[in-house]
Amino acid sequence: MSESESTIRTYTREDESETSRSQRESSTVCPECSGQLLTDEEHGETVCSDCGLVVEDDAVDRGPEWRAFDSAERDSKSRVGAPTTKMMHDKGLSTNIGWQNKDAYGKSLSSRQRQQMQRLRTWNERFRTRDSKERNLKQALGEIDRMASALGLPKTVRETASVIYRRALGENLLPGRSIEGVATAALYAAARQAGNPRSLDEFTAVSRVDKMELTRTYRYIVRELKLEIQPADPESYVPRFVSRLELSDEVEREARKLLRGAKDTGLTSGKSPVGLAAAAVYAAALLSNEKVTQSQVGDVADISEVTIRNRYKELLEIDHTGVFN
DNA sequence: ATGGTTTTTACTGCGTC
DNA sequence: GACGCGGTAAAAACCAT
Repeated sequence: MSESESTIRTYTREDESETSRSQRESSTVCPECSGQLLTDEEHGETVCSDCGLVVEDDAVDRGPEWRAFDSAERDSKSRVGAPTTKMMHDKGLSTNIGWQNKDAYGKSLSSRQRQQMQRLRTWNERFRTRDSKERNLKQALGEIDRMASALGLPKTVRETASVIYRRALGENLLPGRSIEGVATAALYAAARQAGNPRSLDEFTAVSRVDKMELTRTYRYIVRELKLEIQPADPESYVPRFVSRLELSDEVEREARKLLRGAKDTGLTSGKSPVGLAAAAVYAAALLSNEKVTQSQVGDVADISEVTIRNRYKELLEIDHTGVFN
């Protein structure tokens, strides 16, 4: 219910701290007006400081993080280990202690030795399961990072996602679920919690899990971890749609206004936030005399034209009959 | 599992360029 | 004739019970 975000966003936040990023060839100049580009960490956007153009840069660097200038150097820097097997959770890299109390020659062990072996087993098991969680976490965090950068989600979201994942891991929610699935669900939850949501479709585009598993896993961890996540605010989708359709700030403002009006009237409940946002953008473009087709909007929002039609009709009705803005 | 609600799919007619 | 838009009916998806 916080309606406090009444001011139009200004993209002027300076953020020079990102020096560790590999800047191999990223252009830092706006393609429109050749102004300086800035990284808006909070909203996960790269934005021009002059004209406000949002440049969505989905590029992910998949190359090695080191550089080599000759083959000798490449050999010394490349890190490749012994072949591993995927059959074991730890890829066969850990110690195994047999259960039989025999030594290497098949002779039975003395009781003193047996006790000793038992203790070793216990401790080995403890370390190994801790290791497996560590590996699990490492892999999941890698996935979270990969998806977050593909979706242009800011660092803060990745951090909350990893916190959520750690909690899921800690509460043993993983068995029976894929790492990838839980990682995706955690990131989805984090994005929504941060008020920077991406639609399920956007997630399934970059995740290896399908929509059904994602929603199922998401519901599960939300319930088990008692996460409190309010329905996504339609307004949070507006900037990205506007940007992708190359519409003006004027349209963005208008769309937000329409959505607020709709929210006051209460007729937004039960409707998909993405659909509302898409319809608002379309209606706003209409009001501002900027041309977009319903199918274009539907495309970037992953929403059918019919839904846009229905929603935007309602939105405009409210605008006429409702209170003056 | 079921029923109610919302969204999508598919199809149609109309006007315009 | 292709395109954008509006409408409709039926199917599908979603959600709470």
